[in-house]
Amino acid sequence: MTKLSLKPTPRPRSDRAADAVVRQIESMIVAGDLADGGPLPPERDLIETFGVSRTVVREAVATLASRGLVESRLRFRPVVRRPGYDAAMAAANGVVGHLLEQAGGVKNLYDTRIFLEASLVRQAALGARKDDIEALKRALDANEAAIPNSGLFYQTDVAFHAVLYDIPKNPVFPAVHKAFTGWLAPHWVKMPRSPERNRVNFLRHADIYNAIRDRDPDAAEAALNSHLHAAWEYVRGTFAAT
Amino acid sequence: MTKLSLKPTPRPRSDRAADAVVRQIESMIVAGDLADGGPLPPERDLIETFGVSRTVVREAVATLASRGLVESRLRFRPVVRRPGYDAAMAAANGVVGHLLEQAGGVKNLYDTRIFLEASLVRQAALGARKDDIEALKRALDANEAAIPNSGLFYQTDVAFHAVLYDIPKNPVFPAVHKAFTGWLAPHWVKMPRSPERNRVNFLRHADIYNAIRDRDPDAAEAALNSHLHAAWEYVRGTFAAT
DNA sequence: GTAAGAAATATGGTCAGACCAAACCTTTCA
DNA sequence: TGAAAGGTTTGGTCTGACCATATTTCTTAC
Repeated sequence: MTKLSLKPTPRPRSDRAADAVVRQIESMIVAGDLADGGPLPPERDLIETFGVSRTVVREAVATLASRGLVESRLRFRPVVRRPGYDAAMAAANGVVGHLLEQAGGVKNLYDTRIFLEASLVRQAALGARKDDIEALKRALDANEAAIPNSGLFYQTDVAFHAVLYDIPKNPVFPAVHKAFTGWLAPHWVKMPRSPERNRVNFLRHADIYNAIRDRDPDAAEAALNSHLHAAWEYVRGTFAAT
Repeated sequence: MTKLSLKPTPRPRSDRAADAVVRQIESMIVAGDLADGGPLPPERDLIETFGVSRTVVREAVATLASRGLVESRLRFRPVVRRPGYDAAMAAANGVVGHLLEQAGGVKNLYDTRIFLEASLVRQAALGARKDDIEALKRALDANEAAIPNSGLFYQTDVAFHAVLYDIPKNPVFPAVHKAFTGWLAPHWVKMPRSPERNRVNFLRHADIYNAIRDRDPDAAEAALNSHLHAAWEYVRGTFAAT
């Protein structure tokens, strides 16, 4: 006679116990049972709710955090975060940090940004709406006004480029922009700055704006490429070899 | 008299103990002390090495895994993975899964892909090297040969597009392609397929190839947009509302 | 009555030791 | 020699405890 183990097999096969908890909490978050921005229940409560040990609960919460569904500060109740495109990009922060330290890492990322942004301005020249162009103009004016103040200029610089990412009305792009600026900022801030440099950069921004307003995709793309490649020359000085 | 606690405070303030372990293991990986593809030391060994409890070690390993520096299968020793661009994209898998379930999520991702790939073919038409074009031709031929077999056709379809992402010689692009195909595949496979449809898709691929070979960026971009937008019409049928 | 300060409690972080089941290694035997 | 049997390692889970800080409650002094 074959021996069949008929034990209830508490948690038999392929899953980690934490995965089940993760799934349940996930669905509670997306269903709205756990309010966005509100605290997660205390670990001890979750133990009761799901009938597992604290070990498992803590592992589940850690997983949730790594997926961006929850934001946990040291010794504070984790905060529930409805998943968004920003969170998706932020999830890559850890690895990208290492990538940036590899030879050519920064250049790969920056080239990708140039590539993307060049396409963005081309499409903007072809299809930007009036209010997009107005928003770009406002950002440009703010950029000009900030020329004497390098710190403020950097902010308006980023804001100007951000408008470009808003034009396609696809939430993926602003998230990508946010991620890129975050990743590249450490190198960017080391770049030497001065009102004269700021003025040059402002003029490049104006070139881009004018080309978009004039519906000239080739000029827009050329202006952006010229602008960002020139900036690269200033940034590359902040590296050691290669 | 004010009471100041002068205890040595074993692990004083702001860090999780696991973070220190994470940092040390990270540097061991990038320094090559832990061979890429090899197993991580057993948890019990790491306990001794770092002088912390198993709780902390396990949390550290989980963090490493979420950052893509380590790959852990259930009940197997974690495998060390030197960080790469693929890992960076894979880190976003969890959140993107939720994004795809939101209304318009798939479309946002797919539109991003179209946008990127259109720019890719435009640039390819302008600057692809001879061997790039040859590789594209080979992928196209394989695609044609697979027309009768829908399963194989899908593979050669993906491979053809993959060549496009290789052309800029920037490792970010292949990683992005891999991520996109992974995220969109679940919907893609539900798309109805047939040799007739395959033939139409092959002809679109041929259009793209011809335009690139003929150095006609506008035609290349138009062909790709037409191809992918048409595909979208077939895919959208696999959704409920919106 | 109220606001500053003190005590009590709640909660996340860490630790220690134990048990299980599956993976891994060693030995044995046909 | 090769496959089965047994023991050992190792990841996954549990329990229960302790610490330090965050939060809440309760005094207390003005």
